[in-house]
Amino acid sequence: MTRQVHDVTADAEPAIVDTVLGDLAGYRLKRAYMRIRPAAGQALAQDGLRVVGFSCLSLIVDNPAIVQAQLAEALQIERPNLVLVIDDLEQRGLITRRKVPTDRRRYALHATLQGRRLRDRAADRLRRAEDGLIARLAPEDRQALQRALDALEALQD
Amino acid sequence: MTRQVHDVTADAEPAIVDTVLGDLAGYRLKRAYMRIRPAAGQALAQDGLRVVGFSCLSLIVDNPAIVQAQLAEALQIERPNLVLVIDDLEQRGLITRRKVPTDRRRYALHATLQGRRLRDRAADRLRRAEDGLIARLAPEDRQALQRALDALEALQD
DNA sequence: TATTGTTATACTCTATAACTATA
DNA sequence: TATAGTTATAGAGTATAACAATA
Repeated sequence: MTRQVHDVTADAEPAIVDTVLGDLAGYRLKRAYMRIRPAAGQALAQDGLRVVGFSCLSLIVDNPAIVQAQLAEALQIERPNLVLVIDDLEQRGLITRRKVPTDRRRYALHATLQGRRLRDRAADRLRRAEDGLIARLAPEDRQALQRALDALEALQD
Repeated sequence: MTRQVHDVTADAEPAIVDTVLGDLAGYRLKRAYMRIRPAAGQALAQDGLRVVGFSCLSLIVDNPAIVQAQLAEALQIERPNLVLVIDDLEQRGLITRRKVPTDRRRYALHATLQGRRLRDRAADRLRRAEDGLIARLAPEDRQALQRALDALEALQD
């Protein structure tokens, strides 16, 4: 009566039952992000960047004279946690800090030519790394992903 | 000629320009997850649980006699990092550890009645917390989200 | 020899209080 | 009195090496 011996799944890992987690959007979003994140990290590591450093550099390139408080708010990073990241970018000659004459508490951040070039190169690598995953989705699924992300971004608060 | 004085946006925060990050699926997925995660954490904290503890408890309820190595693999947590989580659940009377007679290296994990009840209560709270955000999406956007998450999950490797 | 659970440890990420210099 | 950048620090979260017990 038992199928144990002849069951082809006898040696396979027993499938895990999940009646709750798989229905939670938060859990599923985290899993999806965790699948993409390592590829992004590896791509950026080739240029000696981590995700947070690249994000800062990219916004500094796009917003000359941005100050750290604005950067922190845009990236949802606490100001103290930004300091070492900015220090590193500056020491590597990718950005400069210039005291703002009209408010000497602030430093205007500017990307150097080298910083702009590195941003572009790293962004290309990132897009290629993502495409390695996203391009494997069916076109309708890619559309659905873009639509869902747009909608989540548009939520107030 | 300048519009500075009469410009209604003169005092508003200058909009941040972003030519790169907003087009990266990884960055957008992270932002979406970071928007949901605090609500989930708050919901679970009402029952004295953190996300990882709830995830473990939920899979133990769904898979009686699961062992820690299986749990770690299912949740993509390193085994050492599971130990204190399991200790806590056991000390609170939510699960029990029973030595497996046929392989005494392993402990079979079982949820207690109290553990099953807490899982159900916490799962309800989590769903309500998520609905506070997800329900604000248009039905088509919710569908797109489910479709995108399904597709990302189905990707091999 | 390999695996399970465990210990110890380290490294990253994130969060908060408090200082300084400026406003 | 308030704000920008900074310092110090603490807490999560995550990762690896190595051990004892068992297979």
